[in-house]
Amino acid sequence: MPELPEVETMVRGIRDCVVGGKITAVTLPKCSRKPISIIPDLKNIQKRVIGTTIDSVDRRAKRVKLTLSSGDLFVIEPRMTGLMLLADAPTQDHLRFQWTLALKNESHDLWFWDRRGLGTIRLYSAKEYAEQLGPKRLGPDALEMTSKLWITQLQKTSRPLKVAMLDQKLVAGIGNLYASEILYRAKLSPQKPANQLSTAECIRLSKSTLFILKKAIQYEGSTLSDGTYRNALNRDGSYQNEHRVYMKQETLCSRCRSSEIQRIVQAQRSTFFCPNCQPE
DNA sequence: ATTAATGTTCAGAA
DNA sequence: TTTCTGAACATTAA
Repeated sequence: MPELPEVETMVRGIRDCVVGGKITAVTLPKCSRKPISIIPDLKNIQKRVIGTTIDSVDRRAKRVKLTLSSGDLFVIEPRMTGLMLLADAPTQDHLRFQWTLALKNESHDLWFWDRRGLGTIRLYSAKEYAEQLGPKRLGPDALEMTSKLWITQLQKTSRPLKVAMLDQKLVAGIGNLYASEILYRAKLSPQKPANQLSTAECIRLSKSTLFILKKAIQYEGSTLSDGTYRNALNRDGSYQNEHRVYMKQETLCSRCRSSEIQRIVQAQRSTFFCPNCQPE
């Protein structure tokens, strides 16, 4: 489940082999699965991008963004199981999209691989990009959040804090796994109404968010037991070894050693927390 | 063999 | 307006 750290790892992993590359082909690899959502269709994409150069590779919340010399932008949304790869796909049958690039007289291939096929690829004009991924649709990036901004954003809703953290309009980039890890570090109850946090609590949330996300980027993200998330070279991340609560239900809390980690369901998603360290 | 669970986003309903 | 529900899809574990 690529969240901010996993997408950041993808971007860093492909950047050096992609920036400056001239697109010589875009193709759909052989794949017997139901096709993923690609807009516009392949023919139109080819018409617009072949011959252009990739000027930059960035992350926008949980999406990968390729900016082209024409001003158009590819936006790749991995959703659950999508990966950006330079080599070594986990399986051939789930390759969904291929960019062929010419860089320094060499040919490179960049792939989008997606087991479940919920991912999407969009080619936007600059104007469309601003409309689709602008501040109206996506809140500030989680790495840009200050405690002041947290206070402002959390005032907007009375939903439980953990549910609010997953709302990409409030803060962009946090997903189910890191929300639990951040709240554990901040010693905050996932169930507390978002607009009832004190200033001190917002400061803790702010610090923990940066700490956890930066650490997870250092460790190249979390590869779970299903092995789905991999970096650009099809290697495991290692942040899964640092998880303190995610999927740790019924194990002793590593901080207080007096309570077991609990799993509850909020908005149909699993939440993990220590009831002793994170009281209501 | 069937079913539940997994997690992100969006459309549409409450 | 705000919040909630279900669907998209593939795979694994029970």
